[in-house]
Amino acid sequence: MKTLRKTPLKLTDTKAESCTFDSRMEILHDLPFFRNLSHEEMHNINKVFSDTKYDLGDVIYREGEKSTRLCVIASGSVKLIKQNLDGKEILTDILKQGEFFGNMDPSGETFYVETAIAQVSSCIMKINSEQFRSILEKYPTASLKVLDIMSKRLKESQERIKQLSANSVENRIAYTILKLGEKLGVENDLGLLIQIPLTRYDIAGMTGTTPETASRIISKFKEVGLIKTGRKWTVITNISELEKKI
Amino acid sequence: MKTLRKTPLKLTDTKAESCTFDSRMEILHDLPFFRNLSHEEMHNINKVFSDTKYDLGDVIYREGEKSTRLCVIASGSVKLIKQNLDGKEILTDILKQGEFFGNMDPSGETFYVETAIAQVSSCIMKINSEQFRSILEKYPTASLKVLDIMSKRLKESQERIKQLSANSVENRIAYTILKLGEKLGVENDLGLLIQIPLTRYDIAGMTGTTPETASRIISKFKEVGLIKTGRKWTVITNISELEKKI
DNA sequence: GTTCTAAAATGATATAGCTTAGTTTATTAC
DNA sequence: GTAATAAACTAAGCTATATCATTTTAGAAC
Repeated sequence: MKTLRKTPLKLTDTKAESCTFDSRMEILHDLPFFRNLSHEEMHNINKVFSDTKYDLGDVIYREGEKSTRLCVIASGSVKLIKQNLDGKEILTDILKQGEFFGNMDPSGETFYVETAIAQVSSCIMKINSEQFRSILEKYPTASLKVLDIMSKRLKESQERIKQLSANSVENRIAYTILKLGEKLGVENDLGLLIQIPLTRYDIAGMTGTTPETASRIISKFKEVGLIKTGRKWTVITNISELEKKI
Repeated sequence: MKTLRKTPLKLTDTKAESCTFDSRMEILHDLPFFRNLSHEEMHNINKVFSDTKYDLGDVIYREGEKSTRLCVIASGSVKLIKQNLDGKEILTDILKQGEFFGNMDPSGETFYVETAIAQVSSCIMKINSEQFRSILEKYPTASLKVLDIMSKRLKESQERIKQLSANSVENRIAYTILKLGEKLGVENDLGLLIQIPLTRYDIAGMTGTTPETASRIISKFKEVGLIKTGRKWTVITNISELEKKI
């Protein structure tokens, strides 16, 4: 194997960033559902949010706990996982700065349907369901936006079902890497760099296979020059060829 | 095999029912998102809906077409399917009277992500996206309800991903039959009767397997007395034991 | 009732991907 | 720099499920 060994590529230092009121303001302002609000309204909404710092691996909430809040990533990244009866982990989603998760449906008593874990040191802003609900009631366009996002997520989720029901593991892994590239990738001289700690375990959990099989297929992709990987990074070197694998 | 042969069980006659203004009114009134509106408001909303009759197998809309309307089942039942590149069909959902489908997200230009087919003769009420949007803007609680339903569907969809990623075909088929029973089942003297034309093909499409494998597993369930089936019906005779198969 | 036909069941064989176990490598801590 | 260690990789047998081919059956039409 003639993989280029030394490609650490400026690894993100996992120092937790603080959430200043101003940085929070900026994040909130970029959230789709608050985009059309005035500065003053935003300021009031900001005050309703609290924030918490989490280190790598910290659990933000656990599947099955009573779901009381909507969370927004002010900095860092978060992975959502579900656990099977026999302990197998399914990675539902990987979220980055500005994305939200947790309890999005503000009516009635519900429970978290997945576990949220900080994938790097992260700062998470939170708002409780009632407060979120009252914001939505106050700003009807905001709830249309939320609807919009939910429907997008539903689509993605159904796309994944389609993948799982009808495609081979190779297809699914190619698709998953491409999706991650699309979402988290940064262009650099080698290609599209995905710079998160993404273990074979994670990939197996996202594609419904075992780490071994994931590993094998990724090795194959590496051999034919589609991607390059190290411990905490992946580069897609040939997007168009990888797309043909779907 | 000593299956009880003659169990036609009052098959639904597939004659299309008409949608009178009054019956529509009743259906609309039961929709979660309009539940709290006054009679007069409901009356106005009803006037915005149009309706169309479909026979068994008729296509209501096709995946990829521009999505312009929200549909509500006034009578009958509808199945939603997606097609894979190699022609394999994924059955996304089976909907019954009072449920809605189509374009739920009222912002911008979108395309239907699945094909909707009448599973029996059905009457479908439709409203276009702009009209739906304006109703949602007018009644903020309505959009919270829509949000509620979307989030429920998202959960179901994620549950299915979990199933597909980590469980055996047997698990998945047991789960699917139970879910269908929950949703469409009617108690009768034999057990919980699911009275829709549900082919092995459909079940395979819902569980990500082949019709042959689905058939084999269903035969096994029949042998051990968990279910009984005929061409257009299924009865769950032993729910608790079937649940153990998940 | 008898006949007809699409759906379902079954059988035989092939294979993708899982499992288990052991080896190698990249990154971190020293 | 070197050592320690968790992640990644590899190999080989095994099993669940797919595939292809054929028979049987339920329900509809006559």
